Amino acid sequence: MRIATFNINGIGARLPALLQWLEEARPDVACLQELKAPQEKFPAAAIEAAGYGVIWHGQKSWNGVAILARGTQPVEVGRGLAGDPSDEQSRYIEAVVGDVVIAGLYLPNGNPAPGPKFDYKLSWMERLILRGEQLIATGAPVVMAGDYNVIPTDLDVYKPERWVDDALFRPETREAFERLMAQGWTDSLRAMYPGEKIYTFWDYFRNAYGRDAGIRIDHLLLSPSLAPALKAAGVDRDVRGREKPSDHAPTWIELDAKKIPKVAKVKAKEVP
DNA sequence: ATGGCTCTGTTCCAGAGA
Repeated sequence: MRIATFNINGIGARLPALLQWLEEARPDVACLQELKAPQEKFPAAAIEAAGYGVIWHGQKSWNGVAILARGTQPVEVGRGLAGDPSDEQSRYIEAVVGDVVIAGLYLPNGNPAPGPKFDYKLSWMERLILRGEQLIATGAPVVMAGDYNVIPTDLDVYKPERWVDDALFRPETREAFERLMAQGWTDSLRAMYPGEKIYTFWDYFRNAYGRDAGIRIDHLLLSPSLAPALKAAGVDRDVRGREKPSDHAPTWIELDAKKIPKVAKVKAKEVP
């Protein structure tokens, strides 16, 4: 089972790029971020024609998240994070696909920091940490995937010293991410490639992609019950080098279907 | 330290992204 996350940076401008990548990579599940499209302008018909069931949470101009599932309809669990009824930004959506719970997220950027946007980022992370705890407590196999806007370590950025004051790399941001990880999540790409330089984002400026001046901010976190199923992981870097690309590249994992726990079985065991 | 690039809205620029 192949699960991917891709910050598409505007699904209107990049639908052809998305469809081409879907056809080539054929992920079973794809989490999309930064749709930048209102709910009614999401190109559901084109995505369904490509063979994918889809749920999405749009918003005018900004943000927006979706979950695509090849050959099946994702069963929505919910959208938005609890804890702030005044939050109207579309950044979180959750669904069940097959035996796996998929949480798709677009964590706030938070720049400039300090400031209200950074405060919003940190409070959003606290709400995500609460949801993470709940998800792990269910014992279900969960993938929490998306654009985290978090550079976890020095290894994940081409020039750490230039990012120390950035909201993606500030100590408060990394500390909150570490507390999330401490719940028991596995950082898939880092688990598969310890010590290696892997980037998922290259900005549009100064030929960042050509110079490989990137950062790793798109993550697929696995719950403890799912971590043993991790078989492979990667970044479709070449997508970033195409015409009119997103500034992110698709990032993916491959799970061994035989090692994905069946929640129903777990429950059956609990009942004598 | 700044600016560099790309997109959206209803545009002849401003704001956001990271």
